[in-house]
Amino acid sequence: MSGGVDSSVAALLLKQQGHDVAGAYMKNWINEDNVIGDCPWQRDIEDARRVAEQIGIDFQVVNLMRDYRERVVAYLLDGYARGLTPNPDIMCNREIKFGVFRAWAKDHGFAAVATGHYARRAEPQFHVIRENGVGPETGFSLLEGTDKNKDQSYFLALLSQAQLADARFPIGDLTKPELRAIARDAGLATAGKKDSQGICFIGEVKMADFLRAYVPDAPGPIVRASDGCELGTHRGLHFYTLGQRRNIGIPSNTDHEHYVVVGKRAADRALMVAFDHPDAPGLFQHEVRVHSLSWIGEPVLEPRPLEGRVRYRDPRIPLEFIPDAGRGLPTPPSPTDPAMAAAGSGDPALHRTALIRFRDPQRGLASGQILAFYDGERLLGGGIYS
RNA sequence: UGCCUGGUGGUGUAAUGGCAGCACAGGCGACUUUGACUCGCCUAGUCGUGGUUCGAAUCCACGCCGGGCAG
Repeated sequence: MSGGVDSSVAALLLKQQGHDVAGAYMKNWINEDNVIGDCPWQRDIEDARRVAEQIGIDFQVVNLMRDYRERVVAYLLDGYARGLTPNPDIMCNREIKFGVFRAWAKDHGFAAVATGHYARRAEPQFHVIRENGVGPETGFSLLEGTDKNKDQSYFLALLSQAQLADARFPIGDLTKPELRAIARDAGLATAGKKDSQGICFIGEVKMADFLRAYVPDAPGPIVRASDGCELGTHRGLHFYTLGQRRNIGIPSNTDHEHYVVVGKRAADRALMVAFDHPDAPGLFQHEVRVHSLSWIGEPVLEPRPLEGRVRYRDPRIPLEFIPDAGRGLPTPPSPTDPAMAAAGSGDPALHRTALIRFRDPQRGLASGQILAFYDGERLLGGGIYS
């Protein structure tokens, strides 16, 4: 229970369904030095505790700060230091909520972990022969939330079958308005609370502010990709990502044109920019490579058309999935990446990489971000852009 | 030193005697459990001093600054 409405209602529904349920707040980050922003986490704990009281369930705060720092914050900072654009929330789900916390819950006698995600876990289906001949369908499926405007399945793209087996998403078949109504009718303390945003658990802190506090400045030139002309300087490549327009600070001097980031050059820490055109080098990609492939069900081992969600809240789009030949292909990035390390254990298929061919070129696919694979509204898995 | 030419928000530019506008940049906000994108709102300017005029970015004089030609 995060102290928001969604997890509040999730707890309420479980209780109403007769489950033996307890509430827990995962304390993962507290802005120790008050470096950035205030401390809304205290308020969140109070809210979560009040809701638990209202519902009539036990409540406790579970301290996972060390794990969060090691598995998410380290991944985040290391990723940016390497010029990537990490996705901390996806990693938080895999490593913390359904990782460390799931283990904690199991240790304490709980059968499953429920969250306030807008996603659905489907019961095992009858055996289904899939068109690529992979075999019978087994295990649980992860479906998009019923509320397509709030669907959060994307953030669960790197979960494993084992993790999904222990996961429950009580609000996955509700729409946000329905959920608000339930919270209001039940008189929950969080019924009218504004949705949270920002980095999971770190609070409503802008990423730039967070990075400013934890990553030293590393200035470099801003270079126009088309002719190599140096247009200015920047304070650090970690403040930018592919396709970004804001904060470059270079006027275009051309009507209705603006510069966007089209790349980062490690050699001299140059920020490569170009006008925001479909043909700008590197801005749009018709093909992209992904690594650290993760599958919720059967891995896809043969070329096959799939749907993909390129980023959160984007529509699913058609693509051709072309796995690289050779089992157990080592993953390119360094083993210091927690994402890699975690993927390193178990199924060798997780090591695999693939080539993705989009039907339509996609904009701003930054290395380190996640591509989620779908078959209709069923989430199949995900991979990390190389 | 003489002549020519130009000077408008942070940047590039419109307005040729009649409400200084646009674009980009910047700020704030909306959207959003990641990074982005997007959308809305806003800040900010006539090189200076005088003069002509009901009225000056616009015309005149001088000055300052930047280009060019002449030397």
